[in-house]
Amino acid sequence: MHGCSLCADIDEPVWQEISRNSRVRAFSPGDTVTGEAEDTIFVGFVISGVLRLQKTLSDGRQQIVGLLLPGDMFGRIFSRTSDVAIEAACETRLCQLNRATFEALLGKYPQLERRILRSQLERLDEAQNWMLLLGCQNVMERVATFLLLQLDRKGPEERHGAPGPSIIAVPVSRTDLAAYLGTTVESISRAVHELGRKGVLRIIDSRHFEILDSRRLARLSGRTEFEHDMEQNFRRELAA
Amino acid sequence: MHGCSLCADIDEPVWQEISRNSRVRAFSPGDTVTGEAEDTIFVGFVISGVLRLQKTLSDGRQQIVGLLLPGDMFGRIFSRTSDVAIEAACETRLCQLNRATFEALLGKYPQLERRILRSQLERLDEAQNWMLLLGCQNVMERVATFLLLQLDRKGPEERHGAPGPSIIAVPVSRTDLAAYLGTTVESISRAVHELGRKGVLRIIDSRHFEILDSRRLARLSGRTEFEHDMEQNFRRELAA
DNA sequence: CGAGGACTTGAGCCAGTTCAACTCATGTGG
DNA sequence: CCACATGAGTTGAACTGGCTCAAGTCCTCG
Repeated sequence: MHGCSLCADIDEPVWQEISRNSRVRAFSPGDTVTGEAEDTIFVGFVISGVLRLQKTLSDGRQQIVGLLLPGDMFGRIFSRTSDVAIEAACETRLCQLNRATFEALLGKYPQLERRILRSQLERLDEAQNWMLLLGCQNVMERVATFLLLQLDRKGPEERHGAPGPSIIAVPVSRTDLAAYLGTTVESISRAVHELGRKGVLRIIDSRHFEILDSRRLARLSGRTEFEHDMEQNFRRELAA
Repeated sequence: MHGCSLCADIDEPVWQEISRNSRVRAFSPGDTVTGEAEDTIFVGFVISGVLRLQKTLSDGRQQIVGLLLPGDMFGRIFSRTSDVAIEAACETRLCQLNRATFEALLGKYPQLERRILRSQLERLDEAQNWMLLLGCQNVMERVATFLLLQLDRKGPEERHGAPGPSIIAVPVSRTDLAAYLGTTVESISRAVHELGRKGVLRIIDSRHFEILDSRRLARLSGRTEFEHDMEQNFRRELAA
């Protein structure tokens, strides 16, 4: 769903009409784009940077329910409030347009509405995936799953060619990662360093890792899907 | 989103065309409607009973990522597989139709597609809500949140009239509830009986509770939204 | 160079899981 | 109609993964 998912696949005239009605805005780390329980006036797309979608309990505990990367859409359409706060996780540039304007465009271009429906369906899949992670997996499995998802994200292009050095760039701080994985910075730190000790990965710095043994990582994740994937990759490498 | 959400709001001719292409099928508790990672051939609506959407880890741990009640739609459109299994949680009757047929109807009736988009957006909201529950809340808070959601579900009709006796019917077994709340049957049992001891609710039987103190329950849930709601209800009762 | 923030590491503690025993309701077959 | 098996739910007791708290290190920036 990432990598300019929405921009692609949309006809030029539609895209131009979106551009005409939008403006680019910049946000610094921690800036609020939309507050929780606040009216959604704008929708838009991430140009560069990372947005975090988060929800808060009455005593301040927070859960990140999604990270938006360049190309992803943000903002709740057809509803005034969505009960998620949107904040910049780093220096971020957005293309923003009026919600009502965008909803009107949806009615005008069925192709656009179809595209939005598809992307929402993918978001729901991701959310359900994350429920499995939060509800069933222990910290090590959560970290392993997250790393494999990051690997998958840059995957498609590189996967077809040589496997090459699998270097992961974590797009957010440890604090945000903890809120995303439903755990603490300390537990994540311990898990990552244990993976380093075991030789599953090499720690370049706190935000960059080189995956040395993706099969082992897949087994540690407890996720059937990754275990199958990595097994296939392994066979392919052996054959080559 | 429940209570024949999709059936309502759809024009008669569209509804007739759906009916013409669908058939009713019955499932017994534990029956599989669609397996995990299995091709989605059918989509449809729940007529009566309860469906559970669940995901499984390689060692068998399961998370229920959604419960579908009468009126809810099931089946992943625009994608062959969705990686969630759909099973009957009790005696359940479905109205089922071919996925391709339904997708064709979506193109033919923009009104229907709009309706589906809206319902998917609501599902995503629910999913994000559940991520907060699974990621941040302790067992007592999860149980309280679940009970309040059940109360809300039957709420709208009764809320406007007299508050009346607030009796909750839990639609699933303890085992399913545990898999939904990301905990164990034992922990749920302890939480419910503690609520009974505290006088927050009266246990009628293991699936029926009468809520005696919804304000207290709201405070125990840690959810700002419920705390506000219940506070308002309380004031309204005092005024009356 | 000093302050502050991000990350790591260690140690103790506790919520919730696990395991096991029990109750209770339901259904089945002799 | 009763004996018995079966499954769902409850309760108790022990164990433990991960949280909390505290003390570091390291890096960045004014």
